[in-house]
Amino acid sequence: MQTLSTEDYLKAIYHVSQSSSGAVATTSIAKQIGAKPSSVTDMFNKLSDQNLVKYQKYQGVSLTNEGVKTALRIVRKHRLWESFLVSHLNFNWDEVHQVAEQLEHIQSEKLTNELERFLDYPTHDPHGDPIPNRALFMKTYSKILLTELPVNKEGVCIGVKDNSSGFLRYLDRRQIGIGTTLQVLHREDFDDSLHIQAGKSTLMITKKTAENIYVKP
Amino acid sequence: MQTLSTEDYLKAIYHVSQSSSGAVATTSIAKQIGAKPSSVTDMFNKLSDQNLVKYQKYQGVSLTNEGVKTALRIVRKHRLWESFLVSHLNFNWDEVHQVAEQLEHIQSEKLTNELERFLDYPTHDPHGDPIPNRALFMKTYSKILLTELPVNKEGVCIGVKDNSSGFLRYLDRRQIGIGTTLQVLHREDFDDSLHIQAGKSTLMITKKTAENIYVKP
DNA sequence: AAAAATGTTTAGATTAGACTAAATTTTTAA
DNA sequence: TTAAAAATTTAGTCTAATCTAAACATTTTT
Repeated sequence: MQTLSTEDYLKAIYHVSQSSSGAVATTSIAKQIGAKPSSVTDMFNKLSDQNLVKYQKYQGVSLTNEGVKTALRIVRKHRLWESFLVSHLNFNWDEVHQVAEQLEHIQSEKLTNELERFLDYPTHDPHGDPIPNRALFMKTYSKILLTELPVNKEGVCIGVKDNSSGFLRYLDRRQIGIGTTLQVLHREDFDDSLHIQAGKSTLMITKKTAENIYVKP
Repeated sequence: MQTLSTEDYLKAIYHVSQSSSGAVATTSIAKQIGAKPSSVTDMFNKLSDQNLVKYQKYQGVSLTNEGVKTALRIVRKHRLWESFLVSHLNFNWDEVHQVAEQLEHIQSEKLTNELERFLDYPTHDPHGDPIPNRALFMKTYSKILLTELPVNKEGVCIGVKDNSSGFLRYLDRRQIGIGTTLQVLHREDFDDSLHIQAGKSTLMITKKTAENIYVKP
């Protein structure tokens, strides 16, 4: 059984290792967790003693099978709770993260599994991220960034890369959400901005925005 | 904002002070929390520094107004979560406590209030205990122990004193729960055991059982 | 390939919360 | 009302998780 802190580290290592290849660096976890690198080194040693990570001085860490399982159990809880907050408790997709960060640490298999049943076995959370099932398996369907969608081809918004509430609220204001049909009408060579069709309205977005939106072609 | 531990102490002090009069003794909290008296003394000092309790060496503690409010906020969350677990996640009334002990520490006013709305503003939890509302007010209706119910007078089970899962399961097996109509048919002078009508069946219970069941006459 | 910059670890300190053992106070009983 | 018992506090120790500052290793640049 893990402490709050070890769970946070395992989740952070999992997420960083998903979005980059090879071993995970001390500083990247320090940034993610909001701790000093020296604290991270300490924790790497502790996790290594528990066989949750492979760690070699100066070479970064990678999760062991057991470490991945533990991380996925937390991700599963996090995403199930996010789904619950949005679908039943009137939370917006930009409000759920902070609360789910707390709820993901609740220890009760029965609770997690009953919550999943209550939500009718959802496969994706409100940000479009896949929810691991009881066996910790999840389907990650092929997704591309909006910047990579060919001009005039339709795609459906299935998630975002930047989960900050600022960005999510920005999308809300432009009426872009999970499930919105998107189409690139024109790509401006000068500044890489995009004219897009989003649902029934057309609008202009910057390159920076487009490269934080995932679409299914 | 409190730590997990200070919240646990405040809640413990609240509960002990409810079931006895005057200041709360160090040992009674030590028992409740499962810590040594010396640790409790330490915490009393910390809580006193934060003006959450009034504390005088050797004289025990009592909650300040602020302390009561903090305790009630936790009790409110605890009982709302217990209600949720029983009404929507298929938990039995003897299974909820341990999980609610964790959930009661989640910090989010919106979460608490939305949960309350989702449950349709329940006034009592699955054990018959009153749930403080948003203003931390709760209705405590008059309740008596089954031992005090006059022979042949009907009463409705509205709660229990002993919340141990052993006792709750015992009641389940005898089909006694919140809302069950109870009537004392005969009181045995020899060993104080009671013959009672519980719903549609008659059965015999010991004095010890009867004095852990609350009824509304 | 050496120097500089960056990243990482070690050593030692700090805090919250808990503990044990000893000292002190209060309560109870003789 | 004094002695014994019980309750409580103090003093000092421990662990987990953090930090700073200094040392060390790796990577990048010149």
